[in-house]
Amino acid sequence: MSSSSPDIATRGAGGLAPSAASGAPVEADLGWALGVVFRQYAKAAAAALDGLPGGPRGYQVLATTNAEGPKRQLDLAAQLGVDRTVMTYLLDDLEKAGLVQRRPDPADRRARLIAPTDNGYEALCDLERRLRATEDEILGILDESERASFRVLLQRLAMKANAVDPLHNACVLAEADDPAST
Amino acid sequence: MSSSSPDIATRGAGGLAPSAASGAPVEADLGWALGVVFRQYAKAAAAALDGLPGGPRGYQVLATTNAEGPKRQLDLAAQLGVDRTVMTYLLDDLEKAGLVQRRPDPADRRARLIAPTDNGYEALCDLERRLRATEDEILGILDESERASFRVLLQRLAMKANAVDPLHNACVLAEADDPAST
DNA sequence: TATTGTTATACTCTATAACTATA
DNA sequence: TATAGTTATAGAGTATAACAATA
Repeated sequence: MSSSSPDIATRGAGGLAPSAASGAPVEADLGWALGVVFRQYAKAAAAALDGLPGGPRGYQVLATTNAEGPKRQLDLAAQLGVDRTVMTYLLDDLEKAGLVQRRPDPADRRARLIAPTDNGYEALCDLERRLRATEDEILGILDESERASFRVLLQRLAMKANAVDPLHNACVLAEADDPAST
Repeated sequence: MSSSSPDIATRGAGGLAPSAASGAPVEADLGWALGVVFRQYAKAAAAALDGLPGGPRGYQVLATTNAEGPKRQLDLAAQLGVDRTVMTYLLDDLEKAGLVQRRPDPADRRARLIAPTDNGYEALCDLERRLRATEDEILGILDESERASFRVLLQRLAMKANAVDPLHNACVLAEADDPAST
């Protein structure tokens, strides 16, 4: 037993066929590639968002409240897929930085409506510019048509994934009733 | 990213989502799609690897040592992009589960060579089957030629990303000397 | 009694440093 | 002195539970 590993004759294995017990390297794996690209993007995005309280999440709060209007903390937390307690800390930091404000909800005195301040809006515009640059950097080696193809395919996969597990949503607003879940 | 497995599963810090100051639609955001698909895969993979010590990382250890032969802990850690201390804990669990074994390196009495046991090899075969099913599930809505295109494009992006930041590597064997980093 | 938001606590993962045994 | 591996400790991030105010 021990020396297990069988002959490692065949390697290479194009981009498909993840198999490994047969000797194929890990990088032929979809998961591996997905992880590498994702982490690369996450790292670049974090750098582009440096200084923003909460990093990527801070951006999400700014972008969402700006695009969809003032939102209650709980709804915002649900949309972003984070716990409400996390949202409290996140908003504390963003508010301290003068990027968002908490206003009382006229319809429910328990709730607070979150909205970006003028400074928050300006910061958002700048952040979006940086993020677009980050995307171009990631897709750098692909030519125009390839980028388009990749975006379309990825988009379709994302829409599908989102439909299966509507957790990290950003547009599902109305359909509040959704029995299917984890 | 994360339940029982960090690496791939990590939540938070990930893909951004909404966009808006300029009015661009959410679906056009690369980060959002990347994050959704990645997390979907991570979640499915974690489920497929349920019970395996270390989750995705445990799988990587098994796959890599099986495909490339016995490796020293430090080299393995560098390839997988994890700290050597993490590797110690990970191998402790995998060894306890009887999936890998630590053998003394004849060439250096300080080092230990990691290799999968027969049980580890069998487990790997089963895990790969499950991961392939997971991939098919993720790519479900794409037809054959689309899947091929997506894999190829993603692979190219991953190779590029890996070249820029050779951290989570899995194939760089010969060019062991690579001081360049962050 | 249920819900919004806050706070306090515990748990997980990771990062740093110190230690041993070899080189 | 430097390196392979181990161990211990501290930190960030997250989840859980309890609390006050309101519905």
